[in-house]
Amino acid sequence: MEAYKGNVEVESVKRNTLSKQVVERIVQLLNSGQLKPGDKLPTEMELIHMLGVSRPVLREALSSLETMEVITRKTRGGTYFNDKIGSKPYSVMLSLAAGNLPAVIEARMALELGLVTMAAEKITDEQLQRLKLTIDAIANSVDDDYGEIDKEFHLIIAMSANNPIIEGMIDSLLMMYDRMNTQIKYRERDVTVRFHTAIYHALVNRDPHEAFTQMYRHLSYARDKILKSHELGNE
Amino acid sequence: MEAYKGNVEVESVKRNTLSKQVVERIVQLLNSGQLKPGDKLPTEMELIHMLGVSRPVLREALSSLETMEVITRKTRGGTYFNDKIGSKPYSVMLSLAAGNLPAVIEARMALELGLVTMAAEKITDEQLQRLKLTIDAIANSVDDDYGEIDKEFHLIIAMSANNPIIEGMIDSLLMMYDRMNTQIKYRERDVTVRFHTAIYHALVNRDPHEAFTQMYRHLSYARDKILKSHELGNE
DNA sequence: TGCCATCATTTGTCTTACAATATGGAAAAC
DNA sequence: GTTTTCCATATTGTAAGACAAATGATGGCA
Repeated sequence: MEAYKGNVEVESVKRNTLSKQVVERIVQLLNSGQLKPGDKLPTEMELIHMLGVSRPVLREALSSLETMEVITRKTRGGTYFNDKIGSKPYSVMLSLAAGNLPAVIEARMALELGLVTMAAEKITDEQLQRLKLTIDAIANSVDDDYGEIDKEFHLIIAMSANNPIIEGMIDSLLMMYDRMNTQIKYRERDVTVRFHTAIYHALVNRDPHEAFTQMYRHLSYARDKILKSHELGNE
Repeated sequence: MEAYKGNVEVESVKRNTLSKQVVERIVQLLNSGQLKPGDKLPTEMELIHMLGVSRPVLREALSSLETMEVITRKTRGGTYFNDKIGSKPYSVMLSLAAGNLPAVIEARMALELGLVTMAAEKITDEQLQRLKLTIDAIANSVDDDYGEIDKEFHLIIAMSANNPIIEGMIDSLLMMYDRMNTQIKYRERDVTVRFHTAIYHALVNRDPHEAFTQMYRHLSYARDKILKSHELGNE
């Protein structure tokens, strides 16, 4: 019998399903360095015996890992750890934030601000050239339906930071972003071109501070515009 | 018979396991707005009939979603969509990047640069106060083992951006970061305190640019130091 | 030697069964 | 009438076994 404590520590009940434990164990193979990305995992039967669980349990675990794009399974071919982090899992998780436009916008903003800074350090001449092309394309577009090219501009910058961890994040975020943003269609071509050009020049000069500053201007402007129109739409 | 096309579109072989399709369908409930975070899902039996799949298949799908912390299942209680995005899935995915220290460092850097900018717009006085405490704690620490407090400083800033989407990311990244960084122990207290103080003052003034600039200084410095020592360790 | 068919291995799916657990309601006690 | 206790039951958790599908490997045949 234990003395009553005013602050009952409810000791977060670990909901320890077997399959979750199995996931942990398999991930541990990576973290401990026993296996590396690209390596082949034991077959299901072997894992069953190694871990002492039934096949459904193991398969639930493997299925989870596959959905998170940590492993890839091929019938007859076996199971392998993937080489790079995927982007779909982010999309799935982001679904919980669908409907929370401000959060999506700010997340995108935060990520891009960091990415453009890193990009200024690492962007290649070829990527700069592609950036220039998107700017010209927007400037010369006849209608105001340049949403895809706009996204392309931002994606090039994100990818030029060349970081496998963040690529998936920004990809999903941009996707979610303009899925929520499709209704808002009044674009301002001249403004966009000016912002993009300024960012482009900063990147040409490999100037992280300037790149950040210009991107901050651009995204703040866009954010405020969208949020205002969003609030209006809600009342 | 189709004419040969120079560019063979190999049409990304959709590895369409049933459970993956089920995951898509359930996520669609969120994206289409039919259900919202916090809502209860149909029971397994109902889903089985609705989707026309067997129970193991459905359970593999639900297990995946649970591992991604999109849903929570309680025995006898049913299945619910979670309210916020979790952080464990990020940790699991990051395992693929274990061993890639530079990528982890840069990802962290990119994320924090964006976050400190947003934080400058939104940080509360209470959070500023807690920041100050960590700085004092480091300044007054007797040994050089202030790693936890250091992390606390950065976590407070990250959380003050107050964005549910990014919180999980930065949390996992910082965790992975200092799991890989435990071996490197020579810290420079004075330098750390100077950097942190500068960032703190920028935040007090709610100056996004200055906050970014100081954080960029801080993280660049730390990155270069770690990477140099890391390269040395590898040869 | 090279092509093709067959085989065997591995993952994919289904059925059935039983265990564990917590909820909600019924029954009992106050 | 209200509260507590307890149990039936619905729901998720685990297991075993069987068959289907796909594909890499092997060996036979031309």
